[in-house]
Amino acid sequence: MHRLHEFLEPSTADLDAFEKAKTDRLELEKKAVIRRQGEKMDAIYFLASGWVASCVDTESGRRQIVKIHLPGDLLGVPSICLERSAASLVALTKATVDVIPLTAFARLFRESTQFAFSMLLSSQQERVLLMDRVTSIGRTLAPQRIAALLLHIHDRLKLLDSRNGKSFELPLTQEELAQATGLTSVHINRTFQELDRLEVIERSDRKITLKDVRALRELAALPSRKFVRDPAWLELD
Amino acid sequence: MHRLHEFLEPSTADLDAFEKAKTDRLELEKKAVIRRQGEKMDAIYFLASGWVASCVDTESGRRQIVKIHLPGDLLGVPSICLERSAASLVALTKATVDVIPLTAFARLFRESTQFAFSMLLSSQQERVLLMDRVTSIGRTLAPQRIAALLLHIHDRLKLLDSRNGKSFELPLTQEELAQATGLTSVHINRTFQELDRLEVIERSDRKITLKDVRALRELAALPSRKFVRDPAWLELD
DNA sequence: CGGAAATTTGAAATCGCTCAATGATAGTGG
DNA sequence: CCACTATCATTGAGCGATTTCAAATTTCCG
Repeated sequence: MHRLHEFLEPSTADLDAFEKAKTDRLELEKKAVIRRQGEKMDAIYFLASGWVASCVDTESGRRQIVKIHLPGDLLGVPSICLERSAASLVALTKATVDVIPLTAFARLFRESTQFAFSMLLSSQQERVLLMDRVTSIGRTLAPQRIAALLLHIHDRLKLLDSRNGKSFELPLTQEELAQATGLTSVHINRTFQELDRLEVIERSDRKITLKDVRALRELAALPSRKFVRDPAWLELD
Repeated sequence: MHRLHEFLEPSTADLDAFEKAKTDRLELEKKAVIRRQGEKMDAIYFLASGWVASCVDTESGRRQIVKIHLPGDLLGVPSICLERSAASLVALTKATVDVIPLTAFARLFRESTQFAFSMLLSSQQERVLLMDRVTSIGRTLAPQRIAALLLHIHDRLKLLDSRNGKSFELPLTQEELAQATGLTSVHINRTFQELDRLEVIERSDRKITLKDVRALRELAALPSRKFVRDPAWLELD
C-alpha cells in the first residue's frame, strides 16, 4: 500500500511504471544510514518495509528528526531541489528500500498527469504535517508534543492497515523520541511517566497502548486535518 | 519576480497562462485576514505586494507563524490537500493578492510540464525550509533562532532584488517574531538586546541591519542550502 | 493631542536541560 | 547457557533558559 494511493487511485500503468523506475534494492540493518546529509543528490528511495527517520543535523552537532517514515513512503524527496541532501536518512529498524534515480522519477512525473497530481498533493500533505510539527514544537509543552507524535504515528499505522488499533510497537528509543520532539531523552522519560500516571497511555517493552485517544487528541491540541480524496477541482478524465 | 522563476525559466506562454488564472485582486490592510484556518478551500493566492504570514492556531489558542511570505509567493498551497484550510493567512503589512481558483491552478499544472516541475521543486523547497525551521525551533536557543530567521528573510529579500543588502525593514512586531520563533515577545526583546550587545545586528525603528552576516550564520548553526537551477535530471527537451 | 499599540524592564515561577550515577535489557561470543 | 558488554531506561539534584505577570515607557496614528 503506497502513499501513491492516498489521494488518487493510480492506474495499473502508473503502478507498473513506478515498479520499473526502481533500479536497486537495499536491505538495511537498524541504524544503517541510507544517505548522509550533505551528500550529492542522485536518487530518491521507496521504503518497502521498516521505519526510517529523516534527520537534520545542526552545525553544532544536535540532531532533529524531521520525519518518521513508514512503509510506502518516498524518502529523500525534499532534497531534489538541492545539490546536496538536506537530511540524513537513518533506518530506525531493519528496513528495505528501493532506489529510484532522479531521472526515472522525473520521467514518471512528466509522463503521467495522475502521478504528477499525486506527488503534488502528497508534497502539500507533507508541508501541512511539517507545519503542525513546527506548531507542536514551537508552541506546546512536552506532554502535548509527545501526545501529538504518538497520535500521528497511530493514525498513519491505521491508514497503512485498518486492522491496526490503539496498540502498536514503537521502535524508537527515548533518545530518538527526544530528537523528534525537540526535547531531551531524560525529559521524554519523565513525561512518559506522567502520561502513564494520567492513564492516557500504557507502555510495556517497545509496545505503546493509547488508552484514551480522545483525551490524547485534546491534550495534543492540534487542529484536526481532513485530507481530500479525488478532489473535484483536479478535473481529471 | 515570481518564485516561478526560481528553479526554471518559465516560457512566456506559461507566464501568460498564469496571469489569466487570476480571477480577482484583493487590496488588504495590515492585519487583514485573507483566509481563516478551517475555512473551506476553494482558491489559492498570489502575493503581488506586501508581506503575509501563514499561522497555525492551536486548540489552546496559541499561534505559530509557519511561514513568512514575501511578494511573488503563492499563498495557501499546502491546504489544497485538505478540505479546510490548514492555516490562517494574515497580512503583516498592506498587501495585494490575486485570487487563483483551484480549478485554474490545476489546469496550469496539467497543461504545462514546465509549470508542474516548477511547482514540484518549489514545494520541495518549502519542505526543506520547514525542516530547517523545525530544527531551529526544536534544537537551538533563542539567539540562534532569531539569527536563523533574520538570515532567512535577508536571503530571500536579496533573491527578490539583488540590490537589497544587509539592511532592511522588518515589519513584524516582536509578538509576531515570537510567534515565528516559538518564543515569547518578552524573550524576543531581551534576546534582541543581547544580539545588539554582541554587535551582530543593529536596530532602529523597524529597520534591521545585519552587521556581521558571517557571525550570524555561524550563530544560527543551520546547514547551508544550495538550491538547484535547471537540474539536468529533469531532461526537459 | 490623545489613545492604542508596541517595546522595554523587573521579579518570580516553571519547564526542561545537564550531569552523573544506577538499573534493566538485549545481543554476543565463548 | 552464561558471562560480558553495549545500549537503553530510569532516577536525583542543581542549574539555566524561557515564561509569566505586571508595570513603565515609548512609538505610532488618527
